[in-house]
Amino acid sequence: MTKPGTLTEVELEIMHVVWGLGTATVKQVHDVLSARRPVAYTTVMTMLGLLAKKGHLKREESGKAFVYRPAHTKGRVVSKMLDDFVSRVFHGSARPLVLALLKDRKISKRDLEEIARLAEVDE
Amino acid sequence: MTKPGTLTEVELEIMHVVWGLGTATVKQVHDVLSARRPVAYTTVMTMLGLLAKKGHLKREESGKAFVYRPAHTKGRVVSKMLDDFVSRVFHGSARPLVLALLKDRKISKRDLEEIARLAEVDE
DNA sequence: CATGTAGTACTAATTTATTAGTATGACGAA
DNA sequence: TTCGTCATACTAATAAATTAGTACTACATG
Repeated sequence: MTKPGTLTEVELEIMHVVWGLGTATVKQVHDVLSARRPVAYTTVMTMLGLLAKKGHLKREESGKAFVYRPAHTKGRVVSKMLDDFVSRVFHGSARPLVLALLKDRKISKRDLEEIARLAEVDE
Repeated sequence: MTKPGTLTEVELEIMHVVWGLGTATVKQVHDVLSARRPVAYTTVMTMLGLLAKKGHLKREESGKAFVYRPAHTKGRVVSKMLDDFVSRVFHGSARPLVLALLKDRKISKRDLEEIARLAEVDE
């Protein structure tokens, strides 16, 4: 198991699918995933079970199959991962990160201005 | 081995040390690292060797011991990791990332404005 | 010269992550 | 009722990442 809160690559991939669907069965997730790359049904099952065990998904019995739903919002999990990333890669400072995004043209001056404008409200 | 370009947690930790020192021997890295947490000398050696094999470090013989130096700048590697992170976690869009930073108070409106101002030059 | 320190190469143990197999059951349709 | 599909639990194989041991050499110094 990983340290709580952070998701590994495949775990995250699957969480994104479940967040997208809102609620999902193994079959549904498998359908989405196998459209992208070959993956066994049981592999998906294992991962969903693991994510449930780790507390990232809640599972409810519904008819024959289990239905999984996210235990936390995408925003919350993504925030946590971002936080983690900023401390690991940028020693905790977000500024150089944003500077890097700008430098690499991942974001524009205008985007930044626009985002800054959104901050007005709660300052 | 990991996919080229991206560094695992421990690899990154060690790269940060080497970037900090500019150039480093196993002993130097071990000294820095073991001040933080217990780690065997040979573990550090293995990691430096691995990073050299992966192309992240260049090693030169200098007297008795090897001297390692980064093969790429921190900026370049960090950019690559950021790029990777943005695609894995944010499906490639940097905007929601910056929004999340703002929301979580990792960065302020003023920071953003200031960074946007820096972009003037090359627009 | 014996001993400790610093170094290497090579190997291996351990842990974590990923992928998937096997055995089994329920159920609808031919 | 038999076959295929969808489902589960349990188990296991494989791969990737992390940590460290063992054996050995060179060298300074008491």
